Amino acid sequence: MSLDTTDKKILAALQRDGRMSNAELSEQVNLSPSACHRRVQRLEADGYIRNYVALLDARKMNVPTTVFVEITLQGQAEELLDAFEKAVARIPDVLECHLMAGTADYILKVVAENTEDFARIHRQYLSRLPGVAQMQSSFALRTVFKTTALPV
Amino acid sequence: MSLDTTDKKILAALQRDGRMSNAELSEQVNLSPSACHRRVQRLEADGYIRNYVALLDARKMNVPTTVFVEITLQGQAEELLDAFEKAVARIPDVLECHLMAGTADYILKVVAENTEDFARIHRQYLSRLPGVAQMQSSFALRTVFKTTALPV
DNA sequence: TATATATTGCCAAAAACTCGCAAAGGAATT
DNA sequence: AATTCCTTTGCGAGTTTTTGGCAATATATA
Repeated sequence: MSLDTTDKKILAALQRDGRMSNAELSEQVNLSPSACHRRVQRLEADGYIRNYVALLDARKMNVPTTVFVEITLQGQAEELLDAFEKAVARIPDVLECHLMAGTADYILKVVAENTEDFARIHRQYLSRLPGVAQMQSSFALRTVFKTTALPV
Repeated sequence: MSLDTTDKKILAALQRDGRMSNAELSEQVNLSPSACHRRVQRLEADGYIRNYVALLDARKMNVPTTVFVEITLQGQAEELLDAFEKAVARIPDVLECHLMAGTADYILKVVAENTEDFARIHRQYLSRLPGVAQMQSSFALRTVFKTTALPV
């Protein structure tokens, strides 16, 4: 049920390169290809590896701007939260939505082409979200770094 | 230099499943395997696809807690920012670091096992970051959703 | 020590990748 | 409208990779 050193090496390697061939991976972790393959299958089946994805370049894809949006709702009724969350989930420019501690606050991570494009997103989507009492947007000038790799 | 409909379908598919076989991908976008493969190679070479990674389950990996940390530095001198950024980049629990507009603020996205573990991270790393004037941590109660897929 | 379980390495079949090459499709020019 | 040029496509073959069975080894438990 828990992860030994080899498992952690495998997870670290696949977090760096999810398309590494099993042959190369097995070399990096000092296992035969088949043994390594069985471990990867187990890590997938047990849910440690959720999925594999391609990460795109935000600049190339014309969404170099990240905006963090803090939202306060009008109340904490469960239906209010549900309605809000369902509506937020439909906005393609919103990459993350976190329910925050303290007052009923959400933080959204939004990507946009530029400030003007964010104005469109705001007008088209954010301003129409149900139950919102307050909304404050903070623009990122520059993403210093960003990784999807969890510490192992 | 720009992306046609087929390119966008490929990128959308690979953002969902980065290990999809080229054969299956080619079916989804109505191309022959070889033509599809050439397009993927071009998208990689042109930098649209940055890399492929495995996404791990944060709960399974024992880091279910996300914390957003807002940091104000003591000044805006370039050396100050550089030193800060270099030091932050070495902390494995920090997944993202954004330089924010307005006053010289940073936002960090940190993952931890729980609040106690965050206390360790704070003590061990965050409190030792150079040039920090102020630091405010906000805990996420729940991640409503999270995706790495940029809008295409 | 003896037994049971899990993990490993080897091997072969099946699947997938990768490249060269000729044909098809579009755009621009005459 | 025809020709030329350039890009993209589909086909096919050689190579690589994946995948599962099987016996042997290693690990854990009693």
